[in-house]
Amino acid sequence: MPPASARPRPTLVDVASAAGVSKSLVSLALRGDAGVSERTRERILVVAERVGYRPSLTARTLKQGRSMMLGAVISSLDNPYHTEIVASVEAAAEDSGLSVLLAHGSRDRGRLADRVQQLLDLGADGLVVVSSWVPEEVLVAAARRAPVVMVGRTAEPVSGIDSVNNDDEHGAALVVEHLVARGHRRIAHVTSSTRPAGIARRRGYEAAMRAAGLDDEVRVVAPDPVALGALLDDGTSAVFARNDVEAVDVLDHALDAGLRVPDELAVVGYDDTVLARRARPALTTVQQQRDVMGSRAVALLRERLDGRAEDVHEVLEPRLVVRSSS
Amino acid sequence: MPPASARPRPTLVDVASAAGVSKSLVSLALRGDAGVSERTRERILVVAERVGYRPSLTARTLKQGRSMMLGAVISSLDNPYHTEIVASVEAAAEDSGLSVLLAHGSRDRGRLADRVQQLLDLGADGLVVVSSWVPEEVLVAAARRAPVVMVGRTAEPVSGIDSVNNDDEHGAALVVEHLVARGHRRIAHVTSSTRPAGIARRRGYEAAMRAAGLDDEVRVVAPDPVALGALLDDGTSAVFARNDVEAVDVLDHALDAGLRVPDELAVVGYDDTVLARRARPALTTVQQQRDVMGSRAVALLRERLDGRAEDVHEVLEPRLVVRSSS
DNA sequence: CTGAAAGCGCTTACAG
DNA sequence: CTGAAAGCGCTTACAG
Repeated sequence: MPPASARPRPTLVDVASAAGVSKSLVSLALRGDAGVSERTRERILVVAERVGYRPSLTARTLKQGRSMMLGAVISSLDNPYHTEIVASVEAAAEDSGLSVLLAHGSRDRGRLADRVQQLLDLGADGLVVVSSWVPEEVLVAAARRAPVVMVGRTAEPVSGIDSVNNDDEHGAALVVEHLVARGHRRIAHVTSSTRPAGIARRRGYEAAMRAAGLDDEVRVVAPDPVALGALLDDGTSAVFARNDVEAVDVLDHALDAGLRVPDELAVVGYDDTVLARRARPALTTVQQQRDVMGSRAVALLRERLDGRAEDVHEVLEPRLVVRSSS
Repeated sequence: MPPASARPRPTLVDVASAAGVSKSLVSLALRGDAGVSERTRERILVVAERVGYRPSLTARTLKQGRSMMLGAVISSLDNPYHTEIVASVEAAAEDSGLSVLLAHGSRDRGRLADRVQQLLDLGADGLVVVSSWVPEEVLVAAARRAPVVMVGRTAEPVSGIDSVNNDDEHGAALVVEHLVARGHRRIAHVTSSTRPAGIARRRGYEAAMRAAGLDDEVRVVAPDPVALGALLDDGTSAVFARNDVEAVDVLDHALDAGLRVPDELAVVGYDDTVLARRARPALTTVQQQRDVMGSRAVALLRERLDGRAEDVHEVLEPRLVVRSSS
């Protein structure tokens, strides 16, 4: 006896012959077409249920030329910022009757490029890219096959590709203004990033420091133990880290050094991931409008599918979330 | 002008006519069939490349009756234990020339069931389920369509479904033995779980305590502040938490209470996720053989696809990883 | 070494 | 209200 899994799945034809009708009628009935009598539809539904019929998405996709699936690409699974954005993309897609295929690249550019191709080969109708690591030529090639939208300041604008970002410069300014209002002057920026978002946040930090008349206090360091040690010895009273992950590093370092947070050192992050809520003390951070980002990304894709040709770049305003670390 | 994305993708026929041959020949050439002359293949490859041809996986899947894709289902994206297993499944699948479609259920049983269906509807050749939340009837129904393997003690054995687990009882015993060897007697177990793995770990804890003659010290509490507070007041010198997440909760609680870890309280987790390595102090924990779990899961699926009918349940031995928290 | 033909499981005009 | 037919883009015997 062949294994259960080898049993061929029932098709439309099976349902049709079991119900004594043509397969077209079954198709129409299953999809709720108006031209099928209520009694016939009922009968067909019952038979389909009985034989365990499930439509083949593969066949449907081939026939229709569209899959009703969106692909989502993230750099890696272990970045909560990215997975939380994916959740919002999924929610928005579901509202539009679309499903989402998730792919990740384990932080590897080549793998990321492969995943983009694979999603497209699979028939994804559009792509949400939440990673600044996908090579630009891959994005350009992808956009020739299906609409692509970049989410979260993932790279400089690429012609033909929409984007939805948060205003990193403004977010950084919110942090500096908050710390200045709390009386801090020696405010350092911790960053290891050479990615677009990191660069923008750094730029925002520097501009805000200048705007506050603190040109001389501008200090940018990497999140390594030596640099952090020097920083703490230096009289720095507040640290703005480029994201929550690095803010937690600073937090750990400060606590190890015996500093009390926020009394002796204020620490602020960016992204408002679960890390910020879980940190001890809970982290002041900058919140991006993640839900809006997901729904705008899906909306932009749908507009492209409906024929829009001009590029659209949306920028959302971030919001400061004050917790116990500052 | 229609948007770039509306441009129809080139098909085999396009390549064939551009190369002046039949589409069968193009198919054979692209797949490296031996019966195609080297010169012809070369020429066809060049043309395919030039017109930007990419084979439609949808069409291929429909024709072949198999997709060369495996589906992986996890409860949620924010559990590092699950995502790390997925990574090992992906690596193993890649070695077998298979790709992996990832789906998650946001901890929702209904959603999880939907995702299982969707992966199957999409044509997944087999399913790796890394979640104990998928309803059994859904698993049974899925197994009629394609082979399913459960990874990580996700539920009691289901007939027709293979599994690969780690020996949770033994892992728990390793922890107790380690703590006893360190001189601890009052060793409590912290758990909130009613899932199979949690239950097995608790059972292992209790058995090991008895084996060590510590019947009277057996104490099982939930990871909430009140219970933990009572525990610490109680003279408990060591805590074995059912997983790393809850161990970190204990760690935070102990540090908040001013206890030094491990001197005044030893803490041990389970799973050896990234949380354990990142914790302060770094967490002693139990490591499952994740890489082996992934490759065994894929191997079991392939055996089923090749016709194996009997169920196989594999149990792997865990290993204690001693760090600074004990 | 190469081509014509059938068919995977659907959907969708087109007839009746 | 229902059925016969064509076709989505592939792969695979079957001829030659």
